[in-house]
Amino acid sequence: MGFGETFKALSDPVRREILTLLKESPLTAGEIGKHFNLTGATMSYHLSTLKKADLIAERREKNFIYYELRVSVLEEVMLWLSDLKGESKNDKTT
Amino acid sequence: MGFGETFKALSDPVRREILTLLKESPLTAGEIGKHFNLTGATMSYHLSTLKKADLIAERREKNFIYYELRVSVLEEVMLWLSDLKGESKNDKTT
DNA sequence: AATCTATTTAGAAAATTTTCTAAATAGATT
DNA sequence: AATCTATTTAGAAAATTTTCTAAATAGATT
Repeated sequence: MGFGETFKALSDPVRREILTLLKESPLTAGEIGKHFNLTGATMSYHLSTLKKADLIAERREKNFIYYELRVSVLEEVMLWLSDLKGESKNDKTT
Repeated sequence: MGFGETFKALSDPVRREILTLLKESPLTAGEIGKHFNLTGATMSYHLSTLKKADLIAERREKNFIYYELRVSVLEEVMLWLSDLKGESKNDKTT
């Protein structure tokens, strides 16, 4: 909660790429890791960062942990950005 | 150019607050600085970070430098986020 | 031209983030 | 129950970011 956490999560290229991968379909931590030249521990760190920011959700199944994209926070961020752009479109004050 | 730079710029609370201030109207570096408990040098660093990310523009006038919000990059970011949310609204593939 | 005023640049210290290796956990398979 | 497989946690090193002080720049005023 809080835009700081969200923007910080989005500010790393690895994490943005993870989100892009998850856009297609949920993947396990291992499958996500294959796309990067990083250790499992590092991947785990990035996944937990994204999870803390509520940008992904996890689902445990068998031996695996599936991660999937969560879009609700993206919407909140878009609202924040939209508000910053402000009065440009629905200008009620003019 | 590049979302990394933009999200990184947006990930700092001081810089988000600067953008919120500039939403109302352009301000000089000094006026912006008054809102924070930071040295001028630090403010300058944040302003240059925002400028590199193209989130603000500067205009020199008399002894002052006015900074103002630039919204075009915000729109690009919103498009990126919107794309990530993806196929939810205009779902042509289903 | 000397000085003042607003702001930036340089360089260093402190704080935070990213990465790694090694070990731990925990469920699945034998 | 022993072992294997997928993933995380702990702790340290390296990289990056944020902040500061001191000095520099550059236009405005005297």
